[in-house]
Amino acid sequence: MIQKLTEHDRENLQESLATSGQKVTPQREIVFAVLLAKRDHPTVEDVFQRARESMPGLSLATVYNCLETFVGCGLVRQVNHERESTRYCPNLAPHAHFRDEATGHVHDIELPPEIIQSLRSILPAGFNSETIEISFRGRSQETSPRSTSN
Amino acid sequence: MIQKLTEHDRENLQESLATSGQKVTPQREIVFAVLLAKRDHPTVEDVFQRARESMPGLSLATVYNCLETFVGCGLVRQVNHERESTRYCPNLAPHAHFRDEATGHVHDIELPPEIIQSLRSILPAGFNSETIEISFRGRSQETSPRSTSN
DNA sequence: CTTGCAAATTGGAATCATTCCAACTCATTC
DNA sequence: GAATGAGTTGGAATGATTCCAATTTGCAAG
Repeated sequence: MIQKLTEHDRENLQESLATSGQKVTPQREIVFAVLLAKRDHPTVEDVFQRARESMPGLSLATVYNCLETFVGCGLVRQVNHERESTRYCPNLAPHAHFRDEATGHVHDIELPPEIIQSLRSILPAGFNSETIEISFRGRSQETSPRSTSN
Repeated sequence: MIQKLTEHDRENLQESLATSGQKVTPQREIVFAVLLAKRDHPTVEDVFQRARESMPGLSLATVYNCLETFVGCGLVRQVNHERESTRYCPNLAPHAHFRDEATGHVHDIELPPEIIQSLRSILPAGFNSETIEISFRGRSQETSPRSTSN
């Protein structure tokens, strides 16, 4: 069962939504709380399942709507890994993803600013990128079971 | 209409397939030729359309099969850009992609080895990555119309 | 040559994620 | 308390991809 949002998170939600002229709703609160509760890059379906535990009437369409809204107002980022359903994570710090092919788990990898700098610098003149997405795939020896981090 | 494969490309195809115990077929030749002919990161559907011009009976399923085979034997790489159908390109040199949000075009961006090095170096111990995928998205001032490069 | 076999191809059905849409709810405003 | 509009809902529609069973093909062996 999902925790209620903390004061702080709720404010964050409220403000981010407000800047694009939107309101906090119970559904949005829950979906957001789900994202914050377990940062394992859930699929839409995952979010749907988890959110339903707290709000059985919630519809899949609404989950899609909420997530789209969140992405729109910068609360959440979309992550795509080939062949699979779109994943979302609320980690807004610049980071790469590592997809463990053995387990299917996705880990966040911190991205030092220098790297981002140097990546930007390889773009030819005239190319302005707002977004950089980096994903690794391979295997990790998950000795300690800190499966997905953030 | 698609050119026949050059001697060299055909050999390349034949050898790559051979290493995974597979054969050259007319369909595979055409699909491969299509990829080489216009390196604009075509979707499966694109490839299908283009290949059909030379081989009207070709089926979509076969195009999927061929592409999967090619990816499997390292002839071709898969590129994914959020929300869209999987794209393929035959550029095997390490490179990033730049997706122009205005035009939808995808450009290859060369990746200097140092960058790849430094990227690998940010992976925590125990993470071994076979593949790194980097994509930028943004806008480019395509003054000269060199739309998609490779 | 024929026969037989395995690999490849084919078309259509099935699946899965996502989007669309029209009806409904609910809070707010006049 | 009627009108408005944003948000939600369920189900239908779409689109990419996969699956599958039925051929076809290319060879290899007789």
